Amino acid sequence: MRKKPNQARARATVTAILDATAQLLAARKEAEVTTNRIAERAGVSIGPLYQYFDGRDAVYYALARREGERIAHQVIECLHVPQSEVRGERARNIVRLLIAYFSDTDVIGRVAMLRYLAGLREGERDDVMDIVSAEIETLLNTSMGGLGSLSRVKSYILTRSILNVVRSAMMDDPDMLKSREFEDELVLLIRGYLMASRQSDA
Amino acid sequence: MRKKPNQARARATVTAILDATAQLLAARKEAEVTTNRIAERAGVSIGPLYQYFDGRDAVYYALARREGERIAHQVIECLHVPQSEVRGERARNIVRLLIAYFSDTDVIGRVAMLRYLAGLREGERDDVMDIVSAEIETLLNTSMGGLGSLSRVKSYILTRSILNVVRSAMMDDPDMLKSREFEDELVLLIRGYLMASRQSDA
DNA sequence: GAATAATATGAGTAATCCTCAGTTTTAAAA
DNA sequence: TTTTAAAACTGAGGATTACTCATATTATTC
Repeated sequence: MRKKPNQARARATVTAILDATAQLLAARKEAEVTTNRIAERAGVSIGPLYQYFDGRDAVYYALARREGERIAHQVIECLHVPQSEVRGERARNIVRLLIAYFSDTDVIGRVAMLRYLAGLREGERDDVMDIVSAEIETLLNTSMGGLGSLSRVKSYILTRSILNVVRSAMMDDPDMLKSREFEDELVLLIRGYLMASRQSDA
Repeated sequence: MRKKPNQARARATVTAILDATAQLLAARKEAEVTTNRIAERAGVSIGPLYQYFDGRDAVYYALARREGERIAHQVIECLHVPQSEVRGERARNIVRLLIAYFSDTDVIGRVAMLRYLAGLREGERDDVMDIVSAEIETLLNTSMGGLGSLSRVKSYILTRSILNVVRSAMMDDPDMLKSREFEDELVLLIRGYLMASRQSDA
């Protein structure tokens, strides 16, 4: 972001720009979404858009980041439910959450989200996902006995593989994404990896 | 692709455009890669570019597709090595192949590849990856006893999870990508999933 | 070798991005 | 409350880029 919005009005402008972008991306093709149109729909002129963002792609990225934070918090919430209550179904709950989220393609700025997950912006680290990874790490390391500890690499692979498979399926085959089999297989992927990790430790 | 190149000269033009795009994407920032520059470097005028491609993004997509086919063939080759010769190291070989490929960021048009894997183009199916998935399916179903059969969903999850994790790591943390631990963990992800699949069948 | 089809040229137009000089709004100081 | 300064906004317009199309060139067919 080029300049930080300090006053309330400015923060509202930034929000309006992101909202407008999401609406346009849901309704129109990507090529038809222009910076001028975004500004128009946001109810501001083109100036502020370039005051707060480096360009159209930066707006996409910021939008997706906002979405990413939202879903990340939901996942973390899932993780904090005491294990005793869900008895081995925690993995399934998270998988369901992600599938539900990505099934609802119109709500999010689809293209924006894709760019974000694809990490298209050069030279920027993605700390939203890092937060989720870290949460998973600590959680599995401390509160769960018997599953072995999770290194940074392990939690990275765990989070990204699930997230990316769901994302891919959204693009390639939305029907498969919503199928029960797909859900089951993702749960299997998680459990298989965790079990294999435990075995290789011993 | 808008129009098929029939004559040899036309095919050479298409190739030149893709090569030029790859070179430019490796050397410059994405924003600096314009259609006119691509055409100039390819040694043709701007006309043919729009004769064969729908626009800049279509060129990116075609380039990435060409790369995708190349790596797919390498993976398939790996798969066809008789299992007896590699004795359980087949998964590792494929993982190594992908890591090596994505470590070499300058050779491919990085951005192009990302767009492709992210499935950014609307309404187009990705049959290159489907081919690899299908190969894995038949191979594991026929020649490998004891590992259980692989459904379409299973092979989809297997291929995409590995590929996408490697791709993500390329963007997020190239050093981790090249680490031995990362390689080991990916192998573990594959084996864990296959083992869990076998158990759940029984 | 004439006729036809396929390709290539590149100046020009339309569309988009983005800047910046000037105006309005908000917050802080007097 | 007025004054002052900083922050935010406006929007016309310059700069850039995407893309078209009338014309010219090269290849193929009969």
